Amino acid sequence: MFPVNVELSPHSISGNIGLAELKEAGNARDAIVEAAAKCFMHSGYSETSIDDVADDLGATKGRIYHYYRSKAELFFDVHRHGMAINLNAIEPIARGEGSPYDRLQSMCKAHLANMLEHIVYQRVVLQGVEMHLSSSTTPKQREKLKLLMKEREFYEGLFRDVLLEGRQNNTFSFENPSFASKAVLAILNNPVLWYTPRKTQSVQEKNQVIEEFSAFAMQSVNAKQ
Amino acid sequence: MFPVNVELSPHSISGNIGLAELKEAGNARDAIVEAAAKCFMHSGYSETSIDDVADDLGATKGRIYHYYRSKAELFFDVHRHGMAINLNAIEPIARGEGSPYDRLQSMCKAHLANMLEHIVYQRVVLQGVEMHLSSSTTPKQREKLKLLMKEREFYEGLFRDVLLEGRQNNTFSFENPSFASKAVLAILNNPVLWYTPRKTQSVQEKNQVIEEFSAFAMQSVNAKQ
DNA sequence: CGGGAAACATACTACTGAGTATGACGTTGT
DNA sequence: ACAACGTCATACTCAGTAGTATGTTTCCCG
Repeated sequence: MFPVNVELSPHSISGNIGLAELKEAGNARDAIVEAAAKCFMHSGYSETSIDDVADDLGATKGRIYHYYRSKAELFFDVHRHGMAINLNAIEPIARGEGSPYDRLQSMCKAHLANMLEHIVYQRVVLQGVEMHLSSSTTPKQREKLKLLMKEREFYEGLFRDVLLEGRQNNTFSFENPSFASKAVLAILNNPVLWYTPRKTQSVQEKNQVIEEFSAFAMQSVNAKQ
Repeated sequence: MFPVNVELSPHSISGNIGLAELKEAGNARDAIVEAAAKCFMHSGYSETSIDDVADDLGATKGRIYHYYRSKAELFFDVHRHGMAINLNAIEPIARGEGSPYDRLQSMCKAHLANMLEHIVYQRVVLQGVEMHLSSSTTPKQREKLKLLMKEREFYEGLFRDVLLEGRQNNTFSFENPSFASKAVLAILNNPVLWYTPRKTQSVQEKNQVIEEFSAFAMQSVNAKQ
């Protein structure tokens, strides 16, 4: 991650260093997404104004509307960002080698690690679920929201598949696979609702949360090695 | 328990407020609360206007502002309503007779039954949590929000106490009691995010959800009879 | 029966905030 | 050197909505 906090000061001196970096990776958008994530996490979607995000950037509306057509699109992009983080971490594990037990455990721990590390994005993802429940926004944007939920369901499917595979070995036991994956993710997502990173002992704390909540998740489906 | 007591409203004595409120306090407020709950669930807090609630009532703003000083207070009342439903159902069980195992299981099933039955209110309660994360509203109303969270924590404490009691017998096993109660409630609350009541087989469906998710919750803390 | 208070409806105000139109500034290509 | 484009800032518009001020009806109580 790049904590690039571009101070304003539109002097374009220094030849190309700053600008080159900005342009190359499309970092202008990324900076916006990051600021938006921070604001959305802090104040929620509706309570966050575009001006708030702009302030956080040290810029104005113009900058944001130059890259995003609407507030909703910005939110969607933040959401996608968060989901991408999760998918990149979990999908390789889910499709990798190892027993269902080992894989599920790895997935749980990786997911929890993501929650605690990228909590800013993850809370936005949760807000996406809230938004889904609400009958939100315009008719056309509901399509995009549907797509985000598809992603989410795909992600849940990764867990469901491992669970199903493990049920064959009697590694796990449950009735409804869909319910089981929902229960597991409910536990794994819970920490984002209350966890706030502290400077001191941050690592210890995190490990404790990861260990315990992955244990809860595994036990909830009656995992046996 | 400490039923928080909101100062406006011409009634509301200091004692226990449970069902008495429903009867005595007149249907006017209750009708408003119910309509508000419906709207808040459907569109979320910020997306719901007072006029929306009024429309649902077949009335106008005047009616609502006659009983509630602000939109936030209305929300708080809906939240309290939801919490009261839960407390009335669970507290007797938590403080009642029986083994920790039996009590926790009863609590889980009762909580789930409440979720599915009063889903309108329960989703609003969840929004309350979201609001808590956000730095919301005016400085004075944050106090009330704090009180709601106190209620919520009290509720969580009921689960925590039973869990602690059961850990002594090796009925349950976990490290951090606070984490354990959060994990259990995370599972129990999950169905409100996706459950939508259907007319047909509604009873069958509900029972299935209740049975499975209470099982997940019990297993998550390694419950053994 | 009349006066007053509760229970609303109606008609405002005031303000926030999303989205736009346009201009300013720099960069790049030729 | 100039034209064209990308990248923003500034200054607007305008719709939605929380809250208020005031009128109107109904009901109760002496």
